[in-house]
Amino acid sequence: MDGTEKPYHHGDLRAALLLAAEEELAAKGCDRFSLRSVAKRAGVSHAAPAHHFGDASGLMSALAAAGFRRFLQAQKARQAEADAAAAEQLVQAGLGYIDFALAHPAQFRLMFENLKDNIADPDLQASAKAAFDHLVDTVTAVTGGDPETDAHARTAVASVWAMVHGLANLMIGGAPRYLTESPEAERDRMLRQIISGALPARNDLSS
Amino acid sequence: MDGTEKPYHHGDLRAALLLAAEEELAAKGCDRFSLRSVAKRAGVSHAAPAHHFGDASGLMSALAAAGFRRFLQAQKARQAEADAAAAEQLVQAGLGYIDFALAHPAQFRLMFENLKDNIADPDLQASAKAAFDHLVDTVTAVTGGDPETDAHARTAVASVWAMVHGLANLMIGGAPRYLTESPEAERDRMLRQIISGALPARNDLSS
DNA sequence: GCCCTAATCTAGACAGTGTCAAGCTATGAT
DNA sequence: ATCATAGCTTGACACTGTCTAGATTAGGGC
Repeated sequence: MDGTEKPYHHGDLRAALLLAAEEELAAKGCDRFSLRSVAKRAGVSHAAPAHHFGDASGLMSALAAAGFRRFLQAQKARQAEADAAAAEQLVQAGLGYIDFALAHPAQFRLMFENLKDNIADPDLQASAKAAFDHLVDTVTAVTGGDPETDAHARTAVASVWAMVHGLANLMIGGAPRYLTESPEAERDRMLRQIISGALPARNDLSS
Repeated sequence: MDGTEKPYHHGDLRAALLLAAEEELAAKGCDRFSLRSVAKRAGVSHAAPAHHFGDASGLMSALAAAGFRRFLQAQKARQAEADAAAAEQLVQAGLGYIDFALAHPAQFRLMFENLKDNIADPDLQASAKAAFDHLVDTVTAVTGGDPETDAHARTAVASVWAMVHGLANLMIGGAPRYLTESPEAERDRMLRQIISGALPARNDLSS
């Protein structure tokens, strides 16, 4: 009766579980992630998550969906405090893309790896599409053209996306010491140069 | 006594386990991979793998090491049956890079994700370094310069690697339908254009 | 007010997992 | 021929995700 005893009903367990799951993911990584451990973090029984997320992959989907929203935020945050020129906005979006991957590597991986299986979740589908659409818009603001109909615009989107996604993956994968071991100033300069160079020249199409 | 009874000692269980593990990985993916299931595939008891690979991550390391060797082979295979010009060789190596990722997506992921943890395995370290060195050589054959000392060469390596790695990851991740849903002819043309456009122009450095 | 349906959470059980310890079997050197 | 050693099996343990049944509470209709 001291008032600190926890009630039978949590109140907002769904949000608490998502938070706990995020911690678990960051702490143990994607493979050693444990549903029971998440429940323990949230202070509930091991079967509690099932009621809110169905099964483990349901929780993963929700985590990935939340990830895509913050992912988009990270890009917009960089863009907001930069020059409004379309080319610069594109570079900043790319840097935000990488920011998120470095800050939440496990969640980043989760978002793109299990995307195929969990595409059933409409919330995940929507938040992933929002992030993708933003990328398309940012690219076409520079190149012009509609990716649906224009092959050059389509190539430009694929090119920029692949470059930024590759940089992000390599930097969290630990493969290239060129990128991670350089002093920060040179690293950023290199990233900016690489990203801005990813757009294919218009006349390349004729080849 | 019909001669088909299996002997107590397998003969070359290590190789058989690696083969079984490869099948398991391709069939169930990286997350649902089971050590006991691998042992069952090879027709041995569940504790047999431990004697050859220590624990599960030891088997993973060996699988990743074997993957890097075939990964390098895939690149060289493309290069062997193409024009010898340095730029063309680079494009072909990139296409081989992607070939491997598409043919063995789970193994490809395994190779780059758990690379940091399992870097202790000297065999894995060596085979990964061999693949990386080949990439560096192929790039510098076009750009010239030594990545260790020349910033431009370093940027070129990072740029091409990130682009090809990003393409491979996106194509097996299912994210961009631009790349996977295009007709094969256009897809290849797009890939060639994107990869060959990844090299930064020399004068970009001055900016 | 009160009751009752539905939502929320717990507790227990089950098969399956990785890893460890102990024992059985074959091999090769002496 | 013997014996240490490598190769493999068996059994156990703690842990995992998921299913079931039951306990607890919230909220709406009377």
